[in-house]
Amino acid sequence: MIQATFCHAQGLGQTSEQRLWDAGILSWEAALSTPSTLPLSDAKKQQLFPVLEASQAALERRDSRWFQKNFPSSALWRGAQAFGDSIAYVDIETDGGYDASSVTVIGLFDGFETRLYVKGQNLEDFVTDIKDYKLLVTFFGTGFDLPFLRRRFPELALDQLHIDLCPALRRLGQTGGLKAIEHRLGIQRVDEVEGMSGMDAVYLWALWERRRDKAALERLLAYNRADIENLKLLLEWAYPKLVAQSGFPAPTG
DNA sequence: ACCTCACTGGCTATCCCACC
DNA sequence: GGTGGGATAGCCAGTGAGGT
Repeated sequence: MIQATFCHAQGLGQTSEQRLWDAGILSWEAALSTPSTLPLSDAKKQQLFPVLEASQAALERRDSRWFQKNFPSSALWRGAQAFGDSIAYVDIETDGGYDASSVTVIGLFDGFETRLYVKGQNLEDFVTDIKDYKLLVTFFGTGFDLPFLRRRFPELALDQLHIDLCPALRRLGQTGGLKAIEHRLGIQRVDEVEGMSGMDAVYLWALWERRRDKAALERLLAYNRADIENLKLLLEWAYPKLVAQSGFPAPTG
C-alpha cells in the first residue's frame, strides 16, 4: 500500500491519487515507467516524479523516517506492511503529573515479546531498545505518549514512522477511548486488569512508590502489557478496513 | 490564443478528543 | 484538569479543460 501512495507529492491530493488508481496506476513503478498514461498535467507530473524516485530510494534503504516526514498524517498507516517486520507497540503510564519525571512505566511490544520499563529500575533501557524499530504504533501517542517520552528522553527523536491508531480508528467510525473500542470489537483483557483505567494506573503507582506494594506494581505492569498487546489486534483489525476506505481498488480474482 | 468556469489543493481557525 | 495534535469546514488561489 505504501507504494501506491501519491498524495504526498506537492499539488496532489486524494482526488488526484484516486484518479491515478482509477487509471490503473497502482504503484510508483507503474507511474514512473508509463508516464504518458498518467491522468495528470505535465506540470503535475514534473512535481510527482522526483517525489516518487525519492520514495523508492527511501523504501529501498528502509528509511521509515523519510515517510514519517513526507507523508500526510492521514496516510501514515499505509506503512504498516512495508515496515511490519520492525514494529514497536508503545504505551506509557504516568504518576498523573505532566513533567518529564512523571513517566513511570513504558511498555514495548514487538509483536512477539513484551518488554516493560519501570521508573527507578530500568526505564533508561528504553532509549537504546526503541531506536532500532522502524515503526511505532500507539493509541493517541501523538498527543500523549510521544510528547511525554520526548520530554523524558530529550536525546530520543522518536521520528520513526508512527501510526497513531486513535485518529485512524476514528475515521473508521470507532470513536471513544481504547478500552471502549476494544470492548466493542470483542477484544478481551485478562481479568486482573479488566475495567481498569489510566487513573487506576496513577493510583497503583502511588501504592508502589509509597508502600512498596509489589502486587500494585504487578497489576500496573499487567495493565500496561494488555494495552500494548491489544494494539496489535487493533492494527490488524483496522488495516484492511483502512485500505478499503482509501478507495484503493480491491485485488480481483 | 485568449477567456471563463469549475475543480482541486492549501491554508487557517475552531472544535474535538483521549491520554494519565 | 492540562495538553496538543487531528479533524473539519470554509475560504482563497492556482490550474486545467473547454469553448470561442
